[in-house]
Amino acid sequence: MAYRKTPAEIRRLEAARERLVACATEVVAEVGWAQASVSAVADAAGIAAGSVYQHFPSKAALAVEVFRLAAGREVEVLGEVLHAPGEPVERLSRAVEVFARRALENRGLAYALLAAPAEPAVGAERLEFRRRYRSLFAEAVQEGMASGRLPRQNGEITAAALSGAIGEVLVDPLGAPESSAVEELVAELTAMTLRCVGAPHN
Amino acid sequence: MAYRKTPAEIRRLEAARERLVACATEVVAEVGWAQASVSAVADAAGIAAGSVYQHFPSKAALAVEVFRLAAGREVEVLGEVLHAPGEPVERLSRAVEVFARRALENRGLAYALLAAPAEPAVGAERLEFRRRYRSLFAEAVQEGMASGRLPRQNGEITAAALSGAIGEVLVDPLGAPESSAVEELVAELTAMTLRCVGAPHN
DNA sequence: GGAAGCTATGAATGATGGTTCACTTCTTTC
DNA sequence: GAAAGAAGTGAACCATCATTCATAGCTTCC
Repeated sequence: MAYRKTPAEIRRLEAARERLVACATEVVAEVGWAQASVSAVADAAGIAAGSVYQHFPSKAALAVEVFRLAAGREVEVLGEVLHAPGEPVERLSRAVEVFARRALENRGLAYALLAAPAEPAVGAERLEFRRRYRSLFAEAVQEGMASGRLPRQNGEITAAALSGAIGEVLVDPLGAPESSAVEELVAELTAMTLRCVGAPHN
Repeated sequence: MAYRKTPAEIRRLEAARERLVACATEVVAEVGWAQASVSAVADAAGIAAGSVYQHFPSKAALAVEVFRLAAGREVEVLGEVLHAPGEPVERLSRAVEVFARRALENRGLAYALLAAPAEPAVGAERLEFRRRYRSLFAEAVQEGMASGRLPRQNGEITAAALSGAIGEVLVDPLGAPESSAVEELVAELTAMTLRCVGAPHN
């Protein structure tokens, strides 16, 4: 025996991997999936193209990790807001607001997560995360119906509509980076959300 | 002078071109943009790969034409329904119903038009057509507001939300081809639409 | 110091798929 | 029927990247 990974070495490797993922995320946010070639990402991380394969078996695997991490953060935030105490309708409204603000804060990434053309593996992941968004929304809508504050409806469909609606509304401003109107956008989006779920017009 | 295209020949060429577009549309509807290679499309049309370039300068140009024709039909239908006489809200509801039924009727194509990953040129075209859907919806929402039947709102945003919502709701059933529940889906979708624009709960 | 075993490199490799082009086939005109 | 010119062919070409691999450089441990 003449070599064993020392803890420090292991940490170094993990850090390198994390750094790679972080840089890849930035590249994707800036230029989109299509332009984020292995060498572009490697360059951004300051390593050789071949070294990417020390950490990931394929480009697709790296892309999926990038997506999972970034999208996972959003799901988590959304979940926290939606599971906070309070009225379901109020929580929904807050969730949409938070989601929108975060997306507008980091437009490039939001676009990559929501809509940008991507390789099939990422596309599949996107479907999965949409399902999660939808479940979270659906839960809140169910609660609202259960407590009689929302009219009878198919919660799953409303939830799907809601996530589609939010995505579409955000994606367009996402393209054109002028947004002094963030506040108005957020206000309209939450208002639309409330109408969409059938909350009583204040 | 020893050769001039005879009218019949011109017609033959146009027909060949149309046939190519039609076959390409079918291929795209069946296997998606990514799998619709030039040779696959040429095979489907019964011509050689090289012959595609007699009619189009590039694959992208053909893809754009396929998209434009198919999406154009939908915009036209939507426009007709939305511009028909009657209450704006009623027209909106009818439009969503017609749109949904047509999409569910031809799922593959609808998915290709709405959501399937595509090359950048097609993506740009998709944005353009979304804008058109949105304008059509926005018009109806404006009218509804003008006649006092819909609450004050930003019609453009509502319209964007509406098209995003409809797309999202349709795309999932579009993936899984089991739909005995078309009727329920359509009913829920129109109900959601009415809530979304703020139509008075019947 | 040096052997063993790992990580890092980046040029070479390979697969994919759009595009070209020398050639064949068909149409027109005389 | 033959010349002129267009359309049609499909194998070869080429560009783009993801991936590999022989090599170099480090770390560990005795």
